[in-house]
Amino acid sequence: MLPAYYSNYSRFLIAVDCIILGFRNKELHLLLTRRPVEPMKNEWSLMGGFMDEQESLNEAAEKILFGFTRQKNIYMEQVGAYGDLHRDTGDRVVSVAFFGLVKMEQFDTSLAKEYDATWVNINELPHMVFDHNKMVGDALRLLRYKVSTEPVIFNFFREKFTLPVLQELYEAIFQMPLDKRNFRKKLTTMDLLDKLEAKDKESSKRGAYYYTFNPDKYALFLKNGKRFSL
Amino acid sequence: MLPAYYSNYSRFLIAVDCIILGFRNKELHLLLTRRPVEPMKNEWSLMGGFMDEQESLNEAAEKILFGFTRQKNIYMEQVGAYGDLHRDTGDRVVSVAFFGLVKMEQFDTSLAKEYDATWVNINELPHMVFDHNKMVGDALRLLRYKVSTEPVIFNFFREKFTLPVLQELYEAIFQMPLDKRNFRKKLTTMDLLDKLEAKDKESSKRGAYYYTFNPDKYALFLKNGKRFSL
DNA sequence: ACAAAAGTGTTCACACTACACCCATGG
DNA sequence: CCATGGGTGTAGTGTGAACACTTTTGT
Repeated sequence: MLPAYYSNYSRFLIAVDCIILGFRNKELHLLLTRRPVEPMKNEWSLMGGFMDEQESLNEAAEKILFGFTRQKNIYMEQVGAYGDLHRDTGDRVVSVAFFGLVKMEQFDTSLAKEYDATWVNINELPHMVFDHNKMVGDALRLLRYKVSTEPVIFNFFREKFTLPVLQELYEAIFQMPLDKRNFRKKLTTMDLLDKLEAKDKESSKRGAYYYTFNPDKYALFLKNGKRFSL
Repeated sequence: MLPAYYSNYSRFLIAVDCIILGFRNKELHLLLTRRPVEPMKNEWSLMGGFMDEQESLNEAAEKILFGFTRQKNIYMEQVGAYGDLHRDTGDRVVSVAFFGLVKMEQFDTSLAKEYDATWVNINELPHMVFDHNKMVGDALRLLRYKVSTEPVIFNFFREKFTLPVLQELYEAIFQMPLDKRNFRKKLTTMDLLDKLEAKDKESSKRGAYYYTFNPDKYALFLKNGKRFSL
């Protein structure tokens, strides 16, 4: 028994496109696929799909991310809606873009074959279908903004992490080298991390201390009127 | 002759909701209306409408803005898409929010009666239908970000403006007083404005010089690796 | 012992903040 | 002549940037 008011208007296909960024070895990569259908069949494309009646936009995005990477509870953020008239040359489609950041290690290579998916270095992006290049540009800008104004980067590391790797991730996101001492000074003066006794001995002989993000400290930090910035 | 691929998926109503901010007398206001239909009939609501087959998202937003304020070529920005399952209690609707900033002086009061529209002070916002309060919060955050990192505020003044009024607009947007000398120093050191000979004699006896934003200076500014910040 | 990555302080330049008085004009 | 808003400079403080050496340990 829906109000009649709604029934006079057009309805649209809504796609969700996911900008899945992967990090490994100091490098950022983007997960791309070959578009499986016409038009533009076999051209490079983001991971996408159509929204379903029974799911919210966020749920649709999580569904797609999980389908391709088998990762859940990943930090994702909406980039925006793309609604130009002829952006999809196949039919009128409004697309909502999301981005997420995952560990490339956990990307199953058997999935890669199934979906014809490939990690492409963020500096060597090819031409993609429709307005997908614009979406990626918008997503990177948003990621840089978010990461430098909110402590969202710690969501990437499920728990503990080392400062050298944290710095490498920042450097990959901003595509610029950072000074080690300045980087660490900022973090220590904000005082949001807990230093663990354990060390990561895999990437160096000496070993780097593990840290964890402390949400309680962050709550206090905010209550004191301070604002995260990196 | 559309590809069959598209035909298997659900289609949705897409609404566009406009956060129309108005500035006058050092105060920011939001244009609100009484929702004309069930459900939630007569509750406070943003200016909204459904997207049409023949228009892009941006065009739909401009259409709504123009309909209510008779102003065109206004700086507008997309806030984002809102797609929770039951956000609109009448039917499944995905809504895309936009905001724009206009001069309240140019809002025709006859339109106000026709649409039951009212300017409400930004500090005294009522409860609105659905997720409209969230949209407004998101829009204000975005406005503050945009205005402090890009020279978009000059779009508000169609041409010339005085520094006192510019400062008042900033203060209204950020809801905080700014130091007059520091504010002007920042502007003069960036060197993006041209000082005109004419003065605005309406708001004071002495009169304030008019300025204009100079896009060429801004292009140079960017080429020198500088970044706008206020 | 040496290679390879982890960790640690200080200085300098610049940007941001706070702050008070004179100016021009209309009434 | 006075009330009202417009316009101007400086000193102090804090933040961001540049920079090099020692430590640890596995091989």
